[in-house]
Amino acid sequence: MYDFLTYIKQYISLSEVAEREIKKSVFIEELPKGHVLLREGKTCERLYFIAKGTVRTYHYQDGKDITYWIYPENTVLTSWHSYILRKPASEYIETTEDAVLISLSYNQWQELYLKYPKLERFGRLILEEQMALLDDFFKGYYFLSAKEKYELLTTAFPTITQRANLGHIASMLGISQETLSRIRK
Amino acid sequence: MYDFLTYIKQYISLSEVAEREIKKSVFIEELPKGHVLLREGKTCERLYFIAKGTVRTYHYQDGKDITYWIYPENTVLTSWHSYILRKPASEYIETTEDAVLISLSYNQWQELYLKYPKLERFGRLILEEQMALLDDFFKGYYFLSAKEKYELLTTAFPTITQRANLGHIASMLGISQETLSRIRK
DNA sequence: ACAACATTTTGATTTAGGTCAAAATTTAAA
DNA sequence: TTTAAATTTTGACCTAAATCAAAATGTTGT
Repeated sequence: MYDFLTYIKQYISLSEVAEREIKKSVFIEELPKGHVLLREGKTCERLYFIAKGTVRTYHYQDGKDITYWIYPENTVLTSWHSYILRKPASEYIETTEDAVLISLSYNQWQELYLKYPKLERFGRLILEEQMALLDDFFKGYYFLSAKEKYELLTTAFPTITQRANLGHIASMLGISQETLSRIRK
Repeated sequence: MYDFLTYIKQYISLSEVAEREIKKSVFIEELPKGHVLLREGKTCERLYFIAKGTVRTYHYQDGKDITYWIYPENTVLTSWHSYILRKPASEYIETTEDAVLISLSYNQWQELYLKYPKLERFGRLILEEQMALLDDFFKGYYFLSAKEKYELLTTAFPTITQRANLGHIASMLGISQETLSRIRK
């Protein structure tokens, strides 16, 4: 809980009332590894903050499990497309380690935005951060060799390559598990 | 000009004063095809709205010109990484048709955000929209065949495949121009 | 400590799409 | 218009990485 407030305060200052209301609204859950938070076809109702553990988003393509991204501690995650546009998700979200997640629902955020307009700024800033990361990471990504892709991930997000398993990392990078294993040798 | 105000009003309502200030601050430029708006190494100072024409972001990789994205009319664009983090860009931005661009600087936006906090909401919403688009488009993208990639782009962004040239589209999709030409046959 | 399962590695083979080169077409400019 | 420049197409060849298959590790629960 305190982690999440600290996280928010990195971006904006919080009034006493706002802080109290967030504390009251927040949902904290302790989950075992492998717990599925969102399934394909369901609309993602929550914006999660990872206080502990790692979480993965993935989907099935031709029967194969394809990782979309792996999120470490102290980051926020949701199925952006589904959460923002209020549409059924095409992806799954699951914990990849025992985890503690702190979350608020979409509706709670809308209410908070109206009640404490300062929070709009927080909303904007975390999106800016995500966008800056994505934007940078994927620039020219396809024209890298499998090895360069792996090296880029290791440089930009070392936590991921350290903690996630080979198959997950490989599909996230868009390469086969066998190739990644050979690269790592 | 009016296009841009209309665009903003799709997301939030504007007070008289705010509207007047935006009108006063805005920079409108009419540019010929091929005009370079941002170069690698320079920090991107502006958030652009495309009132007319198309604009392309690209960078050089092993001496080759790689398109990152192509933006049509009535969209906003900037080098997100550079603009947000205030760091030198790794990319170029250029007009790919004769264009009319409406823009405000980073600093002007910061001032506007402070003066008219309602605009924070606009900032958040356009980022949400961008994020939802990106998020959806790139999901499982690497595991598509060259043909499927092209079809996805055609479905999601028909304007791009209609108006941009082959080489630009190919590098944007991460495939060679020759392959794209064969796909299109 | 063992069984059952999940993950990673290694080897052999195949293939989609890249590269190189040159011709054909389209567009622009003088 | 005619020429020059840019863009797209076509052809022949090649390579990085996918696929298939099986062995070798590692991890988990009982």
